[in-house]
Amino acid sequence: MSKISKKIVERLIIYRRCLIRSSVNSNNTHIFSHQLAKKSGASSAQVRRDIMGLGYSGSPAYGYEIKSLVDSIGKFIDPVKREKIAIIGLGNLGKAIVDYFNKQSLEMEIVAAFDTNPEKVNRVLMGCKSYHIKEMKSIIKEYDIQTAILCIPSINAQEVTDELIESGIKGILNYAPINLNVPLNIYVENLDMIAIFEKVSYFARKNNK
Amino acid sequence: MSKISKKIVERLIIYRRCLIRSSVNSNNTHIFSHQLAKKSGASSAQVRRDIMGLGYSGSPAYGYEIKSLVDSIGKFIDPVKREKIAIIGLGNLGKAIVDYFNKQSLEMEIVAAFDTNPEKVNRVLMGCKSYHIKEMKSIIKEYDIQTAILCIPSINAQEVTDELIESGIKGILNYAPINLNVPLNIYVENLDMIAIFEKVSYFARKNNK
DNA sequence: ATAACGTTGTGATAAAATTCACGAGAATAT
DNA sequence: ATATTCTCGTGAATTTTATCACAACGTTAT
Repeated sequence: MSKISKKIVERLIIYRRCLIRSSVNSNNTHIFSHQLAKKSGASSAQVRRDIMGLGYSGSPAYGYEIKSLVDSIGKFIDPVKREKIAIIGLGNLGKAIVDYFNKQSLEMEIVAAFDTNPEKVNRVLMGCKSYHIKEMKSIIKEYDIQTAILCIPSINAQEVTDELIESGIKGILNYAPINLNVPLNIYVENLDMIAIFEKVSYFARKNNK
Repeated sequence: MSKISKKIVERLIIYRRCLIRSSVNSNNTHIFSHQLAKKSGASSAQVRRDIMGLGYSGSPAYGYEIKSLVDSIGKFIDPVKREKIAIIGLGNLGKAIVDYFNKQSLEMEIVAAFDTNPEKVNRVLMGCKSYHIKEMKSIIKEYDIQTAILCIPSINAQEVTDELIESGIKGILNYAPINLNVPLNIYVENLDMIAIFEKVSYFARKNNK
């Protein structure tokens, strides 16, 4: 299979969101690259290139058939079975993320949460049970969880990451503002909300000069 | 001034975080590019190039002086005065973001929150007062707020964005999973947590084949 | 002194991402 | 029928981003 870069994967995921929304909101069955471009914020050439990478083909007359394109993207992106996710850290942000994810998402679910605070364990929030972090390794193995959301203070992040990897986790979405050291076969995505906001602030000032 | 791209700005922000942490945790006054690279996840050549773009110079003998480099980055990135931020939407995620931002950040503060739910207005959370959204325009103008965090359902996002722009907002951090249509002089950064997680999930599976 | 070392700053190069631009082909209008 | 008007798919060109690699230079060891 030809190489699909990180950037392309990011956009395919966005395209799918747009396509699904579009098919719900209108009764169009087809969409042109320039329309999808507008909805997704990409350029039309980019849309065509990205979709080309999937091996999917549209028709010059009608554009892309929404339903089958969604399926093609899904076949490429989605796991074979429902994604079970662990979250570590049940502070305000952690709880909000559990709520946010489990409220809307269909193909994935946060099934286990871990924290050190005794008051936060052995509860259930939006279908997600919470455990003490000392049970983390066994629960992750038991449920065969592949991905985790890390939502704890930076100071503990590397230590917990090492344990996650020992538990068999392959991908981490890291909200802690610190670079994690992991082996090459583990995928880490850093989501530093403060850093992202600082960027917004910078370009907000920069743009209107 | 030479052009500093979005990617470079992103990394400079991360470098600064690493530098500050590093100067707190150790009593080193200097750092080499390869050390900062390790801490930040960039390559050492990239670190040197990015810092070169600032016009800052290190010494081949001692590397970069941490304090003055932090200042240089700040002079480049930071607003002249403290950044006042508005947030729209006080759901679980919105509240968690207010808490998260205002707890740790020094150079910026979410000072006003807006919601349509009458139960959520006229309260104070972490120094941030909440108002009904119909007061948004006047409050944003009154406080001279330049940037906003958008944390509301997709369905309302474009409409509220238009109002934000009318109010004088120049930058938006958008948590709603939808592409916003804005004029060229407005900067929007989309932060679609579900999309980002889907990417993690994809590469977690992909990497360990 | 001076040789050996390790780093910075930066031209040059390579790689990756994006855009251009056009042939091919289907639908529609005349 | 034929011309016109769209689009898609994609090779080629361009732009952006990242890496390489090395001269210059201060430090340290001898």
